Amino acid sequence: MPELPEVETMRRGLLPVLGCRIQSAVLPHCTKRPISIRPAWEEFCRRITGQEIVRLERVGKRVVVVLNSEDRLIFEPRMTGLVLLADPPTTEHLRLKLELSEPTASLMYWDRRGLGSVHLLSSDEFASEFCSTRFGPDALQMTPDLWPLRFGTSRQEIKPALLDQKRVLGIGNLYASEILFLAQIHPQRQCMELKSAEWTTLHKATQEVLETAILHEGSTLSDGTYRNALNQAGSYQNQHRVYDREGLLCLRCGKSNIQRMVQAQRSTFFCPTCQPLGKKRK
DNA sequence: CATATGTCCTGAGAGC
DNA sequence: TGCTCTCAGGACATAT
Repeated sequence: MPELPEVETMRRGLLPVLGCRIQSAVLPHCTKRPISIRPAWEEFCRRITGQEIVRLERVGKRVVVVLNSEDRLIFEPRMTGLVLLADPPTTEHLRLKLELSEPTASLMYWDRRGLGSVHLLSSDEFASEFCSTRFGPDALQMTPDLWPLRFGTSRQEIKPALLDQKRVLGIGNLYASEILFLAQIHPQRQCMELKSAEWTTLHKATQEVLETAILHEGSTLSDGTYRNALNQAGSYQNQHRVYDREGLLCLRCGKSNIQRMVQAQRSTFFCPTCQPLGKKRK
């Protein structure tokens, strides 16, 4: 579930390892199939050993560790991945451990479901893999005028469109519902029919929700999976207005109950009063 | 090109 | 109690 706020929280939590050198990489024996690590293990180790961590960046929902060779170590947590400096939630599902020059320090990748990956790319590979034709601008780098340009001609419904990383980077299923609620836009509204003022509202709601979520260090849902780099829970789940609140009274209008529906095989939560669909379509 | 669907994975929880 | 089934949703491959 890590989306932009959770991944940004991971990145900030890793800042203490700036300037550290990677002394060795360890592949803890995993009972199940190992996660995707690129390139092959021998080359991976050779290229990261002795390297200094010079920058910590984020591309959408990925953490990017920049080495002094300009190689990029990219952690993609997908559903249950964590990048940790503290001990992981369980010793099981620890997928990769990097011993650092700082005594007793290590940088770990833990992933219960194992859908995530760790990839080492040269700066050229990084530039072509994360070019602007494959990915949209980061959600926090969006400007009001970009919304109609990147979404405005699409026939898609707005909620699934928000999840499309080619349009904008970093928004996932949880924050899409929260953003649309704050903007008071129905998740099934077609992108094409949204008016200029609504794009402006959506832009502001996006910034507001993501920035506030970062301040609260992201959302740790009831399964408790998401943790920051020190294995601590976030607190934005206490600020959720619609996500996982099906049947509960809307906090804004106090009239309707929050509803859940499925769009593109994903749950969407919304308030039918605060987010009107307008004249019936379909 | 744009959009839709299927796939991977584990563990929690429901239902019998 | 213990089994089976469903579901959660990141990104990508494949289909239309």
